[in-house]
Amino acid sequence: MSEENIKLLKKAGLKITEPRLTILALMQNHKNEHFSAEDVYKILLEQHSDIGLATVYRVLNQFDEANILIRHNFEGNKSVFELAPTEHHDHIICEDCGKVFEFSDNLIEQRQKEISEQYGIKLKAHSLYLYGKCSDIETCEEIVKKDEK
Amino acid sequence: MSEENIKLLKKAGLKITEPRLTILALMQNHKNEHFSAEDVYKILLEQHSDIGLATVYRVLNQFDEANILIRHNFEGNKSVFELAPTEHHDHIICEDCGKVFEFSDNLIEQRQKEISEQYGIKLKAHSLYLYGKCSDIETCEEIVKKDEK
DNA sequence: CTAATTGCAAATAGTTTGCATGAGC
DNA sequence: GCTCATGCAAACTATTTGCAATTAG
Repeated sequence: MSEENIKLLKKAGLKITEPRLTILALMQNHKNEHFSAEDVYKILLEQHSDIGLATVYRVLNQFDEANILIRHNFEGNKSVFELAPTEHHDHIICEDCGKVFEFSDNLIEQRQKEISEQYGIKLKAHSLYLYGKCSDIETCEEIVKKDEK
Repeated sequence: MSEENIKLLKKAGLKITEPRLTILALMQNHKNEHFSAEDVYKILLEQHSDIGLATVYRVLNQFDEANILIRHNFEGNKSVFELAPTEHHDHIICEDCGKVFEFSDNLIEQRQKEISEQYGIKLKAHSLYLYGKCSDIETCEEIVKKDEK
């Protein structure tokens, strides 16, 4: 596992350092979660790591550049990162509690291709975000509570 | 025209003030453009307006709340706003020539609603961008030329 | 050994807020 | 007249950067 990660970093032209390996492993252990730099920093603190916040930012940016992570800008003012998925997926975000679901829908994917062709464009990529509000207010609030503790 | 805008503000429960009317008109005069708060402030400065930056932020936020404007978070760290389009549409962008087509597809819209429901979220909005390359190279280049002149 | 990396603190960018003054209704 | 709105400066949040010390290759 760690061998794999060392290869990954080398391929990205990055030196093998403890902060980079630690943060990479952290993101891999939270595959479908979205973490801000601050989130990552807090987890590191809990693990009694002495990696500084500035390094977290630097490493996350490098990983984004290297396509190891994907950066999202869901909520206005801060970026969140997730491990780059091997399979493409889109996102549904609750505007109230910030909960994020991931989904992938063949029907939509297919239709996108058709539409692109109609406009004479060969589709290369897309970004789709659905924004809404949890219908179940209890679930919605539960998650807010989780965030606060 | 200004009558219309006064109605718009009243409907949003906002008092009719000069900063709000000015900023509203400004956004209407730049229908498909995306402005950050700073952009708006700079334009106001050029017009020798004495509206403060804090007011620009407050007004843009109020207009966003009132659905007069739409807020986007394309680029990581700042929000940009555009006049809310009367009809929803999505975008196809050619990565080579920058040409943008607007489209709206009922099948995709419908499917998005279904997916959201599956995840227990009431869909409020979405953003969909298709990125690709013009299949017809001539068209693609023509437009580049057009843009450059 | 040399250049890249790190931690810390200071700097910056974008945005929000407290407060006294001024304007809408 | 009473409340809401504004301008200014100060506060805040997310992020970046300068620099000296440290480490990977």
